[in-house]
Amino acid sequence: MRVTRQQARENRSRVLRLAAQRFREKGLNGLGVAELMQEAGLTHGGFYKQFSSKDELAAEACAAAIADNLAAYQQLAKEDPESLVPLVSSLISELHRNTPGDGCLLASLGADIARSKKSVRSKVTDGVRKIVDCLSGWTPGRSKTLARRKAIATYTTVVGSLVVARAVDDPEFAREILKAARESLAELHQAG
Amino acid sequence: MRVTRQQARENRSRVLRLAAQRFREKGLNGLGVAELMQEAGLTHGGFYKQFSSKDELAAEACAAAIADNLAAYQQLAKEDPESLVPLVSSLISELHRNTPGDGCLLASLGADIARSKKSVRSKVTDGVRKIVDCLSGWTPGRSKTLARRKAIATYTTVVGSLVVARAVDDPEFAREILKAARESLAELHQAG
DNA sequence: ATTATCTATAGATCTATAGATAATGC
DNA sequence: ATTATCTATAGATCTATAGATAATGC
Repeated sequence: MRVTRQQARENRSRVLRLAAQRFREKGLNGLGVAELMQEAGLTHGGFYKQFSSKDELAAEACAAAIADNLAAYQQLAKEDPESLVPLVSSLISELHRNTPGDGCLLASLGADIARSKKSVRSKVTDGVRKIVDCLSGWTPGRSKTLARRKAIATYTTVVGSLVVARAVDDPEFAREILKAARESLAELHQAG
Repeated sequence: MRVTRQQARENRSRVLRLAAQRFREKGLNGLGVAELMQEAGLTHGGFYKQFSSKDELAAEACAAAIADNLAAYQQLAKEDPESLVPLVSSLISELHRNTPGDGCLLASLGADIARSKKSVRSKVTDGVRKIVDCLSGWTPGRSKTLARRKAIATYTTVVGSLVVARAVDDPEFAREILKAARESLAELHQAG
């Protein structure tokens, strides 16, 4: 039954990454510990040797998810330092709408996080700060203040357009919403 | 025990309005039938003579909430047909951030709705359509298409800025996010 | 007679813990 | 000896239903 320390560490990180995905798909209340462990190939009881509580798991999973979001943006910033527009296009897409599990944390769990404990919220706040800083540094603008404003407007529009396009039942309407948000941001980033 | 038909109708609508508020505050999973009925001054069992299931309640409560949202926008449109900017300012505010219970449905329950049944989502889709139509009609723009794009960008930025500002732990950071979103939209609506 | 509400409870589900087991790590 | 995992279960909570009650509505 017992496994090597190495194997135990790998098991923990597998559970954590799976949680980060399933939480985004099903909500913080929609995923249970038993279901998560079963999908990870372990049993329910084993969970509590790896995590002290479901809340701790949520905090770590959200931290991991938003760190992944940030890393993806930084990667794209390297590939094309010229403009945010390609990033916006990939974020405000039907693909992203239909795959919340490895997408923007705030778009899938923002409201859940707002109702969560300090341990969750403080880690997420840190992540949002880093994302805003990243986008600001990458945004051309007459001043730092203006660049930061643009960056925040971009991020909130990304989050909001995904939330609305996912809530909506009609794929055609969802597509229209995403397209409008995308084009509006493209215009914002073309203007001074 | 039994009450008049009139009283029963009033009880039902009291439960419904309370649900519309508490769902937005606590999430669709965060509010239980027993707790809701107790707060409405009734007992748990009585719920099922008024609603066939919690899902049906959720569908009706979301429909009521988004209808209220629309009515509020229409009201403001009458008061100041000139510009969307005052609406945006009142929506992207710290007050609204701190009082989700009577605020924008999509900002508080968007992700929950995306994971809900057809009965919920189709009613919400209808509401979003009407809100977009309302905002489009009210938005000056060179063409109908452009006005509609602006309206959608405005709505999604409202939703996203509330989601992010609520998720974030630090009131100062939340304030910065709201201000940036507000100013960015003000600029959008000042430009042609 | 009908029915809105109440009391009580069934049945499902969820978090967390206790104690056993079997392999690791010293 | 330690410990990662497993089995089993406690205890809380949640949706929904059954049957009783008492007032309405005909």
